[in-house]
Amino acid sequence: MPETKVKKTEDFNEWYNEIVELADLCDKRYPIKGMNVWRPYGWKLMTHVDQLIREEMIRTDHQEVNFPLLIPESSFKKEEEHIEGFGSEVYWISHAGLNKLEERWLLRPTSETAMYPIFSIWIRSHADLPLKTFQIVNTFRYETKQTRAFIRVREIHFFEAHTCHVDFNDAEKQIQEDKDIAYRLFEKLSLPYILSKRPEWDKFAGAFYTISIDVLMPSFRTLQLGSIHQYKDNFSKPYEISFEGEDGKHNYCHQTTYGMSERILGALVGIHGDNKGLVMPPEVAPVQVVLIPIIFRGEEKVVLEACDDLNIKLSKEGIKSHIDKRDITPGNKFYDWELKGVPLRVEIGPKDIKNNQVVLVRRDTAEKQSISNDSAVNIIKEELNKLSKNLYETANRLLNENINRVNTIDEAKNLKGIVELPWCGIKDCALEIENILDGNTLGEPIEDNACNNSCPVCGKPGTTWMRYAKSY
RNA sequence: GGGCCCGUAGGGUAGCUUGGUAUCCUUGUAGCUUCGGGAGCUAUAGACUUGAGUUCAAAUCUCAGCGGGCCCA
Repeated sequence: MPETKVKKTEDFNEWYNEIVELADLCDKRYPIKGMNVWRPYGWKLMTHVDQLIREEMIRTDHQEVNFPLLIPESSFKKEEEHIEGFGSEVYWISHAGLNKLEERWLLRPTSETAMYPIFSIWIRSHADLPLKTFQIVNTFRYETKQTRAFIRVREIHFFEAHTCHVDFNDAEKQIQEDKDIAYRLFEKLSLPYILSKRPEWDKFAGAFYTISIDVLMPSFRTLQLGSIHQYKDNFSKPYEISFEGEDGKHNYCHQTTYGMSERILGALVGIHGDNKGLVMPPEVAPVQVVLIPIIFRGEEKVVLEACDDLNIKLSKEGIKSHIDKRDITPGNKFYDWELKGVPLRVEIGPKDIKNNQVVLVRRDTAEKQSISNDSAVNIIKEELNKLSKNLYETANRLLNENINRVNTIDEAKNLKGIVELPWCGIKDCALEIENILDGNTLGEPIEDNACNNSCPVCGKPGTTWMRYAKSY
């Protein structure tokens, strides 16, 4: 069995780079650092993920919008913390044609400052609320650190939901809905994750609080896939997003945002992939079942007809199937589709036709079975579900085995992945631990975070648990 | 922010120390035979990251840019 040159378990980072190239996801040869070309297959996977997000947005009554890429400097500068947080990583446009611009424009690093001046116009009365919008666009951040396909890039394929509410409580309900969206979405992607409330010094620039969605990669580093922010009225005041209530009084909106990015694809590649290539959960796979005709001279027609039959049956059941009719040998096709991560492969040859059966192969386990033609569709459906569950369980094992709650720094030092230590609430204690463990704070667990044990740095009673990990 | 390494056809490489004709595999194209795990034969196409310097002569030596990878903070 040919496999990647670099094994996933031996050198995850190298393996990841190799897979991204081999599977035709992106082309890193574009001559600007961190700006990669989406190749057809990579883009197809990304748009499938986007579509799952869209479905969640539609289900929860969000409206899709599309704001301009360019933001005037004056709009950007209205919220002070926000500028501080993003100022050092924005791209500026200072010239247009032959003219120097009177006011500079910037490429959105995120769209608060593009949207909120307009929200201020849109929202007049309580009847306009809640306003629930989202867009899927590219954003730009001038990363100075090492870039990595899908994981750290300078042009980011980005999902952002922005909502406005009558008060804090209604915004809090939105946060709950956001958590529910995460639950449903990541289950479809077979990606187990954890939610952490970011510490004060690490929250989104301008937010009241930030909840991060992190997954654990097989390199034992965490990857932040998304964030949910409660803004309170931090942005609505400078951007003057206010409404007239039933009582005739004017109030500022309370806002939330929800952001996710192409990192989801990075996680799908990194977490589910193996030394033969990608393994895509059926919900994302553009092709869920690939049919490989095994052609012998003189028997082309029967074999292709049998493929067509099954293909039609599968389509009727809403299963995305594809017949690979390319003029290359079957073995070649096997490797190709394995690399692309297609969940199930069906082989149909003259022998099978005689026996009224087909050969079914699972991508995740490589299990091969002959199944009767009549029950093929049902078995395929079942196997797709099993595969999806198996991916989730494997990933969940990785996460659960590598998230540990301990009381001392010495214990934490010996652990890979994510550790939870008691925290007294003092910033310097957390930073000290970051230093010693050579990791970052992820934040406090959202649930079950009560802690009475003493802080391993200062010895004062802990108030919560704090998570630390090496992260991307 | 600091340091180290690298850049040769579409992909992977040899050559660089000691300057002189660029190696092999894969891929692409055309044709015939093939097809249950990367088929065979024949023909053919394709490269020294950019700029400056040293030199009779630079893929090779020096410097800078751009790009990539790694380590430390």
